[in-house]
Amino acid sequence: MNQETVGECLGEDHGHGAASLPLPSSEVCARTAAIFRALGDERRLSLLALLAHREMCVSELTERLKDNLPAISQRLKLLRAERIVVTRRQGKHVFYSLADNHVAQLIANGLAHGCESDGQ
Amino acid sequence: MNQETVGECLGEDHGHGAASLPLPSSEVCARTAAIFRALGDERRLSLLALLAHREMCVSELTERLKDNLPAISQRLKLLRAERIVVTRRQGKHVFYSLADNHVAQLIANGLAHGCESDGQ
DNA sequence: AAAACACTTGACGAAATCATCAAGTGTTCT
DNA sequence: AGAACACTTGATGATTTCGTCAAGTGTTTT
Repeated sequence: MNQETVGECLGEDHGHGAASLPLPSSEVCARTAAIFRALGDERRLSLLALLAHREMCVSELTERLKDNLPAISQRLKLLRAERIVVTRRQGKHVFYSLADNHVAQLIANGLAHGCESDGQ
Repeated sequence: MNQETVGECLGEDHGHGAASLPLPSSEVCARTAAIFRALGDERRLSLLALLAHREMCVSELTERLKDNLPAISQRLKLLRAERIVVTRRQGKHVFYSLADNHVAQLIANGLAHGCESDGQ
């Protein structure tokens, strides 16, 4: 992403009167907050950390995370509703993967920060 | 024909010899999720979008967001607890700013994604 | 010292979120 | 067609989170 895009999202004032600091539209804030909220759960994040490696079906995720399948499926449902993951059916299996590399980037950055600020 | 699919998905021994993919430690996941959770609220995010411009005291934030002061203060308290913002007292005023560039980057990236995926 | 200003905090009810489980759907195998 | 597999969904109760307001703290002004 380039700096201009970020600036527009922050609502930077490209004009010349400096008094008001514009906010992103409330739609953008709401959408962004919804994404962050979806990422803001330890178990969903573990799920996403696995999917950051490669696509996986629900059974494999269930087994790797040692949890029960409906629980995993519910979390995936929420992530799908927020368009953070996408699905692909192949035979009996449903494969999940991260929706795009922007999402992947967001998760990677978050985890990197989580690493650094851990234990402080 | 279909054995192949199952084999690729779960491995032939169905989890007793599957290669382990690295997961972040649960501490890192928990810390990261806590950060995302803190960012995952529209009003807190508006607050942070303003602080992305420059540091501000509570009164100014309150005025710009047209909300009541205790409400703003409570949100800032949560953000401070997660070390997403830091404070600096100057006379009667308490100035808030983003804790570091990494946090700023995270917010900017999130908003950029929120921009792109908005309205879809 | 007292008043005024700029916040911060504690507490409590309201609202949103989450895990769990039974029941349902879609696909493949026999 | 029926059974088995791989999920998905709806409902419900428990937990967590949030907004609100009264009361408290720290700083400056008078």
